[in-house]
Amino acid sequence: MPELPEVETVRRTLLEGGLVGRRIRRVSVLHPDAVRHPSPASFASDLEGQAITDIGRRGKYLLLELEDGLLVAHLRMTGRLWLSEPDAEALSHTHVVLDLDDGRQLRFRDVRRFGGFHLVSRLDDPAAPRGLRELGPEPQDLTRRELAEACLRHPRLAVKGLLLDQRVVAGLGNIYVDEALHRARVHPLRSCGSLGRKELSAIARALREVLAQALANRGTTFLDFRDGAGEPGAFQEFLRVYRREGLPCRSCGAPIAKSRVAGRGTHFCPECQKGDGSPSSTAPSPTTTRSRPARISSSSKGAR
DNA sequence: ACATATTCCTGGGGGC
DNA sequence: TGCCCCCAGGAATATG
Repeated sequence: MPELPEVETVRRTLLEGGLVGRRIRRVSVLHPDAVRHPSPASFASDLEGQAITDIGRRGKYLLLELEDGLLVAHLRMTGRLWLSEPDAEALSHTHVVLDLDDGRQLRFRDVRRFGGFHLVSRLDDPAAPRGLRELGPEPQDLTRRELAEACLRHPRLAVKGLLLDQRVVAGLGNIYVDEALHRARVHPLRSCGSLGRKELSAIARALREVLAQALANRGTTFLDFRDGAGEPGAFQEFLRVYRREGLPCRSCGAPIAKSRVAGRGTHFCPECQKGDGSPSSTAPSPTTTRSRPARISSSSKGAR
């Protein structure tokens, strides 16, 4: 599932593949759901004839800059965007194909059809996805202070839920939140209000480190992720907790646990990430809140 | 206003 | 072998 390192890898491989400077000759919308704005017909006619002038990224959004406008792509869970030879096999679930002026094609495929395109005039176009306009800072730019302020706004939220909120910090998903919290030795259920300065610093640092390592390995591929050249990533080999339930922690050997936090499957080491609410060794703020378990799944009503 | 649940979607895996 | 059900989850939307 493409998160920041995967989307950035797609961006870089599309750049390396020479997408910038190419002109779009023809647009085929094979499944209208993939085009979120404007209508598929306008999408095609507005795109045709335009050159791609640059490729950017914000959070998990890929930004194809055009001579006149901006093509915003989001891959969500299973989306793929890659440069293809025109005679390459037509994979099922291919929803959009852009024919380029060098004979190649930019293809978009998405089995689950969660992903798609917005064609807008610019980043702050009201027609751009709201999520893009409300995006928080990139993880590389996230300071401890910003994290602390977000914690102040959501003191009772589990820290995992905070990090998944794209308005707080952009580009994180389930894999890298679990990985970063393990590196920071913070339990995913810890309430934001209970986190001390050192823990917030550790989280911000762990985010930078794990994302840099994932990017160096061209992202994580379990099944679906492929880069802009159709190649899988390799970071799955280096994951410490994600999808490692029952396997030994790479730090201490204890079996990795799995539970559900903020509605997501959540992996952590019960030894390295102690305390689902209580201040552990490092918390410098001595008193304040007594350990509060910050239970997330308190379905008080008849849910289910 | 806030936090959580539901919804979208399909392939894969477990159970039988 | 095949069917059924559940699960994966980003982010918009609904609900409490």
